Amino acid sequence: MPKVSEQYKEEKRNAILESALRCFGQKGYQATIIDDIVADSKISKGAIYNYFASKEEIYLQLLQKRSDEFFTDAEQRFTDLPNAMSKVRFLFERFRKQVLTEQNKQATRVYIEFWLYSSRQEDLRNVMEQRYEQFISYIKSIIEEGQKTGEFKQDLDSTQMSQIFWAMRDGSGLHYSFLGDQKKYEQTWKVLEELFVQYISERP
Amino acid sequence: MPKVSEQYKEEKRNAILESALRCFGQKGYQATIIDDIVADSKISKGAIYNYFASKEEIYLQLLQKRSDEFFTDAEQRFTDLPNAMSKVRFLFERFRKQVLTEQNKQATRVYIEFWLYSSRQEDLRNVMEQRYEQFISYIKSIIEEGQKTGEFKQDLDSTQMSQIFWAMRDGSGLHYSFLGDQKKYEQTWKVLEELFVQYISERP
Amino acid sequence: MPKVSEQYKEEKRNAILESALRCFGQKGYQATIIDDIVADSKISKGAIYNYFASKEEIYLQLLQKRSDEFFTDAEQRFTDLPNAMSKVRFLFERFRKQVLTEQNKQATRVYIEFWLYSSRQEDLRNVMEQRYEQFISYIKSIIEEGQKTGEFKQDLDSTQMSQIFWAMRDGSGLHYSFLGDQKKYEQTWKVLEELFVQYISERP
Amino acid sequence: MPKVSEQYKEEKRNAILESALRCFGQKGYQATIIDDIVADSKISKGAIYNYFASKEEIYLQLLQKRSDEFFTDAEQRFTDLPNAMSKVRFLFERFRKQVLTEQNKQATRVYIEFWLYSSRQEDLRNVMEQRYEQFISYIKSIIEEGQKTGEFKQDLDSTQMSQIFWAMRDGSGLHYSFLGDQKKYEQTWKVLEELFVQYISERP
DNA sequence: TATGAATGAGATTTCATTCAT
DNA sequence: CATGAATGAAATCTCATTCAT
Repeated sequence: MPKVSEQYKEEKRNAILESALRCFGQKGYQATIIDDIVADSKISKGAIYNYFASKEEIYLQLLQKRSDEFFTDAEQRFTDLPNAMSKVRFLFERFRKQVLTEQNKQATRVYIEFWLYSSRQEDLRNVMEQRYEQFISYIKSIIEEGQKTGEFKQDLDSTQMSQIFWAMRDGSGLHYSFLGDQKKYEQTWKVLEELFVQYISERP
Repeated sequence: MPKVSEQYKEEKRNAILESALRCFGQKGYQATIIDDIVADSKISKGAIYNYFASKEEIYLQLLQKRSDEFFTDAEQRFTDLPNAMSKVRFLFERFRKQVLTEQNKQATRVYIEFWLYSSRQEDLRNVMEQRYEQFISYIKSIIEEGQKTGEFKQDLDSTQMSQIFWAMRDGSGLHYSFLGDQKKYEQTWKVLEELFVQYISERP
Repeated sequence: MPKVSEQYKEEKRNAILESALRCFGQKGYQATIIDDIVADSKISKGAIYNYFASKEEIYLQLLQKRSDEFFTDAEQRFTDLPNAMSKVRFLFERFRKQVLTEQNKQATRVYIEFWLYSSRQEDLRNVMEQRYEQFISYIKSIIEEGQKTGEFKQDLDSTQMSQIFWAMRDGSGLHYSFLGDQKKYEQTWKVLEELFVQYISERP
Repeated sequence: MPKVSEQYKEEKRNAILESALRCFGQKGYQATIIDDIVADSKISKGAIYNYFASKEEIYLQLLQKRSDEFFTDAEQRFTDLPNAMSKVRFLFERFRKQVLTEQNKQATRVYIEFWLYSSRQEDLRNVMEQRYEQFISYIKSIIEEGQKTGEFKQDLDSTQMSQIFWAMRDGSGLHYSFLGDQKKYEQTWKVLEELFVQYISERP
């Protein structure tokens, strides 16, 4: 029987993950040492290992948590959007309006780094493939919804359009996590939106 | 063995760089240890350090060499293309036709990893900024050429379109270096091409 | 084992320094490898680096500690000596009575090696200059005391006499750390004492 | 039958030794790498190993050469000195007048470093003991000459006085190779001379 | 003989993980 | 549960020496 509450444990886990995100974002996964997380979180090394089995597990859970959050959040926001197009537009707006804080840039880097990392670890390919699949089907279903309602062209490959969306998002995320120019970032997303929407829209 | 020709040394350097590319591609920059390069190249550790001052320098020179090659190659191929649109189409074709060999996927990963790496190393930001600038102005000038000839819309921001091109390229590069499905890769590039060309083209 | 007392840590530090002194004395600073200290102290490599940032820092702190000890010790012993001459005699006696144990010979070598080492390291010159200054002024003040009381000649340059004392000490230290003949060592110090005392004494 | 003259080889050997002295003086024996000597002497690494079997051998021969030079030189200069006292005075003058050039300071450091080095290498103790013996007997014989002629006190231990001379010389050499103040150096030697001469002289 | 590229054992330092307290 | 000192395998880089040319 545990001496501390579940909630206490959850908070500690989260504190560790938040510190880890900062550290991984700042220095990269490999370059981050456990002592960085100790210093940032003020939680002792031993305690960290009580909550996570290894540095890699922290990394994995961090990614899991973030994509869970994305979907939870996205789900909520979509409830009262009337049609597919407004959902697409909402998505672009969402990324466009993201502020290029150090934190956000770091989170992007962590996320992209994880692509590379998992490309190379046989045992992580699965994890990553599933996550990718989730992201893909998310937009895919919006596209298909739009096709059903006649908002979007009938002959689009919905999977492909979804892939393209995420490729654009990751490509510009990568560049702007480096460049960090907020204004240009927003303009770029404006153009991406036009580009994308123009392409999928059924012409009158 | 001393007093070897410049050519001999050049070959050795290249052999090391090629091994390094393989290793960095397979395991990532940080995870690659010098002994991996030793094993792959069959060149002794000491010899490697005769040619490069550090592991980081190998990394830098590798990137330098690859982007040099890109521009040299691109320059040559463009000589007999008649107009801006054919150049743009050619560029898309070029990336579309790239074969997703292990080598190419690795090269892409190394390249993207370098973005992350240089984001974090103050002294590399410059190197990377310049390289990015080079890539940007390369397409920017094609866009502007097309605007002069009336092939492309007049109100495009050429820099932005160039950024978008490279964002798409890096985003899809990242994903397909992981997914590795050649057929889908080509289809994606076909759609990207339509998307992009449609957007920049002057309507009749 | 954590949350150990300050005393525990202090003891560990001292154990490392003592081992280092033995090793540096036996093989010299440069020739001593960390594994020598590990073997001698039975403290793991990692633990040593928990206490000292580098091999050089061990060296520095070792020297610091030894000269601190000299002054602390010297201060105490002088408290009840009635005049300058007895202090000078006491100093000579102190060095004369030093036993040429392996440990003492090694300590002398380490000390002299440090002169050479710091001569060559711009950033250590300061450290060494200060230490030298401390040793010089220590005897200088005794000489001046004797001049005030009329025990010693008035026209001595007290700094110079102090320099000469330490030159004699280091020169004979160097030689006897090599020769190691206790009896001759004592006789030499007897003569040095006569030489020195005769020179500084005010003739009646 | 060799293809080059003995003289050529001798010159090469000397060039290497001179470079080695500079390098060992500047950086110390251990810290000097063969490439330093290559750079300084502009003689190739292979060639150096044609003339000397190892870095240590260069060190040894360097010391041998320097002490040979000392004795050869000393012998010559003494030929027309009339008595023991003038020889003693000449010796002090010789050291006093030495200019504290970088080269001389370096040579002193190399020499002292060699004391330490040989203290620790069983196989070098012999070499060093013999060299020491040579230096000792050199002054010892002058003292004894002076005792015979009645210039010096009869009850001096000539060996000991010689030891003291060299201890003073090495001690002040060590310090001034670090301090490098020419004027003070000369004053110190003036006092050392008085100290020493006063002590050994027969009182009228 | 001269050259200098190649070798690889070995040195310093790091850091994920463990575990005694 | 928390702590943080201890561990030691492993990584980077060095450099005396060799030897093919």
